[in-house]
Amino acid sequence: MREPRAAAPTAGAPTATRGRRADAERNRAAIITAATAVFAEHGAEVDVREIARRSGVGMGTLYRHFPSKEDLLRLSLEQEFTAWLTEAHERAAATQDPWQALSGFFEQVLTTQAHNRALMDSYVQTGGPTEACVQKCRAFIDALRERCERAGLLRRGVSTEDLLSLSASLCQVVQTPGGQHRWRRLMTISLDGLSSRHREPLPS
Amino acid sequence: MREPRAAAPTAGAPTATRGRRADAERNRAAIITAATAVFAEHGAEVDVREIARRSGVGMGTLYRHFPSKEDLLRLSLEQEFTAWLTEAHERAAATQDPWQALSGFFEQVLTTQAHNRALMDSYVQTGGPTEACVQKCRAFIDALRERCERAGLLRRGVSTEDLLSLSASLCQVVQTPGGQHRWRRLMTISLDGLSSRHREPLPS
Amino acid sequence: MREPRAAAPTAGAPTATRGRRADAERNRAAIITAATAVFAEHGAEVDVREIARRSGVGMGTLYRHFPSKEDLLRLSLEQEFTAWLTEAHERAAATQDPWQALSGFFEQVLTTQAHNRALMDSYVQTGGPTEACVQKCRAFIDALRERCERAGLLRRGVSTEDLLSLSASLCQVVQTPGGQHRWRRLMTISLDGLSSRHREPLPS
Amino acid sequence: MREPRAAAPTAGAPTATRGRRADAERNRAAIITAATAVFAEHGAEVDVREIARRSGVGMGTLYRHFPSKEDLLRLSLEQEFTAWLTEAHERAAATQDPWQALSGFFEQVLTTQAHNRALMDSYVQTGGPTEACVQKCRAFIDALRERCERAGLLRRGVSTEDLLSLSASLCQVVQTPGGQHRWRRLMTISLDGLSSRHREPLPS
DNA sequence: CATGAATGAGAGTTCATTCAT
DNA sequence: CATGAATGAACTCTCATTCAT
Repeated sequence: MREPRAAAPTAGAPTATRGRRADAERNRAAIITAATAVFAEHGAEVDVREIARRSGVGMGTLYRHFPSKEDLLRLSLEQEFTAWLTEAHERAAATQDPWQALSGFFEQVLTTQAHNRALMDSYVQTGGPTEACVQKCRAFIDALRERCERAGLLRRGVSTEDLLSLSASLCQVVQTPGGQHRWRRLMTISLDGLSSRHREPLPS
Repeated sequence: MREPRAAAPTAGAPTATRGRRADAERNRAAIITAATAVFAEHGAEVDVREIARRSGVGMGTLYRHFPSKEDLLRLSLEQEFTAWLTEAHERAAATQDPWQALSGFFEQVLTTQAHNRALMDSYVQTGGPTEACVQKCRAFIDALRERCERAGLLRRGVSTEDLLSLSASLCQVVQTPGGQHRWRRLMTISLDGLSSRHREPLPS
Repeated sequence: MREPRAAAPTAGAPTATRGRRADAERNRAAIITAATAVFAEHGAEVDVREIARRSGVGMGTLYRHFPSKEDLLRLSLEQEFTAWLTEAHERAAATQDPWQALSGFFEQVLTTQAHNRALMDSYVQTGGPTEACVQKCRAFIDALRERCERAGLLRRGVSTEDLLSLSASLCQVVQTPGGQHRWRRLMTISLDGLSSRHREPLPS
Repeated sequence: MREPRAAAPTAGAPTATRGRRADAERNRAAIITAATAVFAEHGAEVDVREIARRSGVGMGTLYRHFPSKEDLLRLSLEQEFTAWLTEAHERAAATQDPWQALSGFFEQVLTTQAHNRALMDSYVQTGGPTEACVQKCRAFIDALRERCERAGLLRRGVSTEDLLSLSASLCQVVQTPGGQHRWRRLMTISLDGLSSRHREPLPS
């Protein structure tokens, strides 16, 4: 879907060519897979060679598929982000209680992103790897917010942006030494602060 | 305070001696000032040459005063952190309402550290530039917590560590584009979640 | 020997693969060659850039092949030393007279190492570039010593270590301005002092 | 003697000036003393700052007295060398046996220079810190040689240059790890090779 | 089209020498 | 005339990117 090159060769393309393309696709996939793992473990600052090594391709192949390290990073994160958001959608759809859907989202942010340094960094800094991702995420959060709002569970005045920022801010705690055992408390606190129990208006 | 050499010349100290040292002190100060600014703007990864350029000294001078980049970074952050913590103490002492003292602290974290990338990074990652700083900060937060607790304002089970982590986590929002106008809302939400109004126990 | 990749292509190895590696090998060899020459001329303190320049490669290439200057130095010296020791073995094997074998070794030390500052420095200071080299050299000298001793030609009490030290000490003379024409005399003197003609015991 | 500036102020020079000169002399002496110690311990490559520190003067003062590190090195070594040669003269004069005078000289070279890295380096490389020193040393050795020759103790054909080179070559052994206990043996060997017992001609 | 070797601009750091005080 | 702070070129080494094979 994201890979127009993978389109099935409708005509009788020569096997050699098709083999090449298949190879290329496999390489491309291997690179993204490796990059995702490496970026997750070591963050975005990691040496590109490490990715090449892990994916089993040469530097030239890597740069043929991705014109720059940043491009590869972006694509890898986009993919991760998308998958993550997809799962978030599924979970939310499977959850009837609006508030539980919201808190489930927070939990997912903190459990999933905790193990992906580069992804988490992008989430914290800009809300996601690309503006498109951010938009989708925002839309999803907006839906969650609306569900809670309609159910009268959400504090008056809480915006989608608030929820996005709040989830991002909690992210970092997880990376903190010892944070693995503490984020749940902070999440509880923050979510409680979001409940309609609080009637004080938020500052503009 | 950090500069015994700069001790106020009580009597007519020899100009020659003082002049030399004064210049060196000015350079040292210029370096720290520049470093602080540069680290604040660009983070800890910035090129040392940029600091030398901004402070108007050569590399040798910089390294005469600070034996390594890390030393300079640490010193700059320590200074910033200490100044910040001092102000925090003063504010807290001048505030009668315990809760307002606590929220004032959060506000100060977010207003002051927001504009210093390197400082904020250290605060988020480890709680401060050095273990000593962290200890002092923790002690200060602990005092704030106790005041609120005694006054029955703080949610049961909230630890000092929780407050430290929470303040750190909120920090990052400020750096977010647009975060300058949103952190106050998140702070309110989080603080409300900390209030004794909430009787649900926190997860261990 | 050190280059399994350079193994002779017995069959029609694919040109592409071999071409690449061959080039790399050529570069590697060029670097060692240049390094050997440069170290020989200027000693171990020389700037790495000079080696890169002389070998016609960039710094990156140099560091791709040798992770540090010290590694390059060590490898270069090991190679030189090994080649030299190999030749020494051959000469000794081809020489029937034990005493001539010993004096031939001294001669070889002084003629070969004389023109390699870094190699000579290592020989003088530690007996060779690595402990392994030193051991091999010591073993070789020990064999020479035994041959002479069995033939009753060597002064009583002369140890392998004495011979090693003596050869090393003579080395430096060669580098002296004018030393090129004088070392043969010193060698003769020293060797004569080693002959069994002298029956006085050596100091412990 | 080497310090024309130390000439006694014959006229009634103002005290201030005389005090200055005295101070300057004291500084100069302190610098040489410190430099000598530092060069002896660490060799000629040592940081100039170490010398300034040890002599208790500033860098400016150091460079006022000695326009470059090399000048200071040369002067320090000259002084040491001269003192050493003076002692050598005295010893030789006090020794009746010509051969003992010669071997005493070798012994002095190896005991004295062993503890002075920079001095020894210069002795090994060029025969002394300056050409003048080398000449004086050569002259002294020549006298020793003549005494031995006249007494019929020295091998025919041994030149002054041979003796100088030989003493220099033995020097280095002392610095070798373990060399402290081995140089006496090598010295004995070499000296024995110099004795008139050997009638074979030396190579030209 | 894949390979991985080559590139070279910087990174942090040192030190002989100069110069303002 | 002393001081020691300041200078900056040079050092070893790294890494995103290019290019010959």
